[in-house]
Amino acid sequence: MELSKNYSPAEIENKWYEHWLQKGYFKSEPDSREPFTIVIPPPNVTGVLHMGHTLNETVQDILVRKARMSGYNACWVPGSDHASIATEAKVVGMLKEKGIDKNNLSREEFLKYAFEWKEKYGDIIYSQLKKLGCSVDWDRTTFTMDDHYYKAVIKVFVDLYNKGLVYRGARMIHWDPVAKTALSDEEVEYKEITGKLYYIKYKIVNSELSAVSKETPDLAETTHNSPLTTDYIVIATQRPETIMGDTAVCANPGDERYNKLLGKYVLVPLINKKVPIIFDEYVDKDFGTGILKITPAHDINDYNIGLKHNLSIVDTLNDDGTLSEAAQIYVGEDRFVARKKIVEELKQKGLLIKEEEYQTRLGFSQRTNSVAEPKISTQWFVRMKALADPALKAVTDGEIKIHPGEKFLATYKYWLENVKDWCISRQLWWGQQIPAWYDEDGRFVVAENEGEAKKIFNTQYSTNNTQLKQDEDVLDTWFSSWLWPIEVFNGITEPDNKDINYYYPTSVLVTGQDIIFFWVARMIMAGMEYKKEKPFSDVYFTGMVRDKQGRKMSKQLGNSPDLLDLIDKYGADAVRFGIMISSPAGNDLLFDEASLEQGRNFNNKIWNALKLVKLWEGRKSESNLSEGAEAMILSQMTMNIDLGVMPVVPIGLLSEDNFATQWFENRLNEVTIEIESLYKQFRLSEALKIIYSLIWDDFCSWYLEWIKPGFEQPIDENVYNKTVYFFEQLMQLLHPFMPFITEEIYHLLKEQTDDLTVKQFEKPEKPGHTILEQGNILKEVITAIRDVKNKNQVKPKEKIRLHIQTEHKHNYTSIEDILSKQVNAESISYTHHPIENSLSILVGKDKFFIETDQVIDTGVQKEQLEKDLEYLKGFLNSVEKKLSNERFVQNAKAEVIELERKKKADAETRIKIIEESLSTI
RNA sequence: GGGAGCAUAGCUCAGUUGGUUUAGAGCAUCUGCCUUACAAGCAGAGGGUCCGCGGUUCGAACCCGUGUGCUCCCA
Repeated sequence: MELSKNYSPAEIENKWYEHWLQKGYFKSEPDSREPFTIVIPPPNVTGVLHMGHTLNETVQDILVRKARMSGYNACWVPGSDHASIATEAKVVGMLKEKGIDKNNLSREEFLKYAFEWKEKYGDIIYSQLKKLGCSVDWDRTTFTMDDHYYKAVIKVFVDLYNKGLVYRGARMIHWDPVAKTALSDEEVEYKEITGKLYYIKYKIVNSELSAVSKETPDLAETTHNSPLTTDYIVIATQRPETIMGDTAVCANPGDERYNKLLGKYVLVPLINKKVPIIFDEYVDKDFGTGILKITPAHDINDYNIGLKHNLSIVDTLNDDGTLSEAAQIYVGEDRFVARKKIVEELKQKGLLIKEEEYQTRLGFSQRTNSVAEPKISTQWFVRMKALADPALKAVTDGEIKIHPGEKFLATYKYWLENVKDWCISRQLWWGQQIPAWYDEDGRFVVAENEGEAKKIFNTQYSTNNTQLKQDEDVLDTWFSSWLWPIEVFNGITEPDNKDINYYYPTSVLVTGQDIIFFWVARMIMAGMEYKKEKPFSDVYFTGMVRDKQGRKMSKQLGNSPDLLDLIDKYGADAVRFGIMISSPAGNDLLFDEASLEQGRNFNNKIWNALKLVKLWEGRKSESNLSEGAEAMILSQMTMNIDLGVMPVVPIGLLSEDNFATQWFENRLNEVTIEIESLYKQFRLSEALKIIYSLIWDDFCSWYLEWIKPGFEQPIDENVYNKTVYFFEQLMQLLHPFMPFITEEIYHLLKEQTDDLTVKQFEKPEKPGHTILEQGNILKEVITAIRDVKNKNQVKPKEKIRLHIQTEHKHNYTSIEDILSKQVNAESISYTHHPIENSLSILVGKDKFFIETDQVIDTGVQKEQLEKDLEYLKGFLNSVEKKLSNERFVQNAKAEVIELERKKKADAETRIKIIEESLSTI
C-alpha cells in the first residue's frame, strides 16, 4: 500500500469514530468489573464548545480511555444543561428577530418555541464532542429537562421543603434588570470600575418644624413652604438616582461634626422628602463626608441599618431597571439615564457641590452582564447550613480529593463555612416550574403535582375545591445540576436501581475552578443528602484557557478560536495534543496555536516512522542465527537476570541486533511504569510529554536509527517483528491522548484482530538498570563524537576511524555496530595510548580518538578542552570545600559523604586525563 | 479590607522527605545539513544572580521571616 507523504487526519478521524460507535465500545452496562465513571459537566444546550470545554473534555476522555484500556468498566455520561437564564435570553432574542414579543405569548407558547430551539441547536454540542473523539456512552445522554430529570428536581424541592430546608420569604436579593429575574449571590460578579462620587447638599430642616411635623403624613407637601435654615449637610453618593428612596441619613455617633444634629431632619433634594438624621457605628467617619444617605431598598448595608433603626423601605425601581412611581420624578426613565438627568438638575439647582472619580466594585449579572440591583423581593431559598456541614466534612476528611489540593481546599472550606442561603427562584419560564400552589389569598402549599397540592391544601386550610394557581417562577439551573451525578442514573426518581448502585459514586469530576461553588460544592451537598455518600472520589480542576498574552478568551476580543476550524486545520489529535501539552492541573493555560502545530508535527513524525517500518516489511530476512547461537543467547539471558539486565521476552527469535531491541524494551517498560504513576497523580500533561519524548527521541531518533539496515539491505525478521510490537505498544500508550492516529497506525502496522481502543494494557516488566545505563552511555558517546566532529567541521559524510581507550572494553563490544553506524566510523579499535593527529574527547573516564583524513585545527580542540578543564576544576573545588568542612563530615549522612568522595575522585581522574590530552596537542 | 496561590532560560513549565555534579524539559533562537521515513525534518550548540533582603542548617531553588510584583477567590 502506498502511504501518503504526510499524515492527513480528516477522513481517518471520521472513519474511526464511526467504527468505534458501530462496535459499541463506549457503551457501558453494569457487570462484574470495577466501574470507572465520569459524568460530563453538562454544557449549555444551545452553546458551542469553546477552548475551556475542549480542555475539559480532552482530560475526561484521556482518563476514561485509560481506564477502559486498564480493565475498568468505563462509563462516561454525556448530556447538556437547560441553562435557564442563558437559553431563555437566546430564545427571547430569536423571537424578537421574528417580531414576536415574549410578553404577548403564553407560557405554553413560549415553551413550545424554546423546545423547538433546543431541538434545532441542542445537537451542535454533541457533534463537536464526536469530532473531538470523546468516548461517551451516547445511549446515556441526559438533558436536565428530560421528563425523569424534571421529576427528580421537583421531588427534591418538595422533599427539602418538607424537611424545612426550602422556604419562601422576602429578602434582599440581587436582581437582574435585563433578564428580569432574581439571581443567587454566586451569579453576581464583582468588577473593579471607575465610578463617580457625587457630593450633594441635603438641607437641614429647622428644629421647631421638625419637632412638630414628625408624624405628619404628607410631610413632603408641608415642608415645601416651610421656613428653612440655611444650614445643609453634604452627602457623598455614587447613586444619585436612588436619593428618592432615602429614608434617613446616617453618621457615626462619635463624629463631632454631626452629633449635634441628633433629632434633626433633612430634606431629600429634588423631592423635598423629610427624613431623620440617625447615628450608627457602621458609618466610616473618613469616607466621603462622613455622613451617608440610607436607602434600604437598594443597598444591603442600608437595608441592615434600616432593619436596625426600623426605617421604612421605598423601592424606587421597576423590574426592568426604570424608575418606579415611588420615585416621584423621572418615572419610567432607565436608572442610568435618570442618574444623568438628576445630576444635571442638582447642578442647576446648586445642590451638587462636586463630582469625584473613585474606584469601586460593582456587581454584574453573570449571564446578562448588566449591573445587578440589590432589591427586596419575595423568593424561594434553600437553607444551606445543614447541607453544607456534611459537604465540608467529606472534603476535609479526605474522602473527596481535590487536585491540585493546596490551591482549592481553602477556598472550598471558606465558602462552606460562610455559606448564605441560596435564592433558587427565577422569574423565567424555561426551567422546572416551582411546585407551589396558591389560592387567591396567597396561601400556598408545596406538592409534586396539582392534585396532591389540592389535597394538602384542603386538609391544611380545612377548605374544599379551592382554585389553586401554580407559582409562575422556575428554579435556578444549578438547582437541577446539583443532582447530575445521581439523576443521570435515575438515582432520585428510581432509588436503588442497578445503574445508580453500580456507577455511584462516580470516579472523577473534571471541571473548571470557576464553578466550584455553583456546582461542585452543591453536588457534594446533594450527594450527601440524597445518597448519604460523596458523588465522586476525585475532583480535577482545570485552569482557565487564555490567549497567549494571558487575556481571557472573549467574543469582543475575537481571541476565542472556533474548535471545528482548529480541528479542520490540524486534526483532532493535534488539537488534543496542543491543549494538553502545557496544561498542568489548576493552572491557567495560555493557548497558542503553535502548540497545535507541534501536535500536527508529532502526528507527521509518527506517520513517517510508520512509513519507514512499512518500507522494511517487504525486506525481511530470516534470522541469521543458527540454532546453537540461539541457545547460547538464551543461556546468556538467564545469566543477565543475575546481572540485573532485563531478559527480553522473545517475540520471535533473537537476533544479533539485540542490544537495540533489548534496550528499547527496557526503556518502554521504564516509561510505562512512570506514566502509570503520573496518571495516579493526574499529571496528564507530564505523562504526554514523556510519551512524546519516548516516541520522538528514543524510538525514532535512536532506536529506529540503530536497527536501520543499510541502503536497500534486508532487515532481520525478528528485529522487524519486535519493532512492530514496540510500535504497537507506543501507540497504545499514546492512545488515550491521541486516539485517532494511534488506532490508524495500529491497524496499518499489521493485520489486527482487535481495536486499540479496547486493547488492554499489559503489566510492564521491571526494567533492567544495567542495559538502560549502557544505552545512556551509548547515546552520550554518539552525541559527544558528533559534537566534536561538528565543531571541527568534519562533514557527517566523512568516514572516521575511532579508537577507544577504556578499562571497560566489554561495555563497548556489544554496541560497536551501532556506534560505528551512528558516527560514520569505518573502523573501531581499542588502544592504551593516545592517537597522534586525532580529535580526542572524554566521556566518563573513557577517551575517544577520532582520526580523519582532514587536517585538524588543534586550536578549536584545545579551547574546548580548556573549557572542560576549567569547569571540572571549579567543580572539584566546590566538592573539596565541602569535604574539608569538618561539620559536614560530622553531620551529613554517610552515603552523602561517600558520594562526595566519589565525585572528588571522578573529577580528579577526569582532570588528569584532560591535562594529558592537552599536553599532547 | 480578608484569604489563597504564584515568581526558576526569550516564552511555557518540571524540579519528590533540603544533599546524584556549578539547576532540567519543550517551544523559540543560533550553527551545519535537502543523509533514501520525515525540511511539518536531521545533527549539534548557546542561553539561568532559581524575584530582592535577612534567617535556620555542615549544606537552601526547596524550610522560616520580610519586602516587591502578578493572579485568583470573598466582602
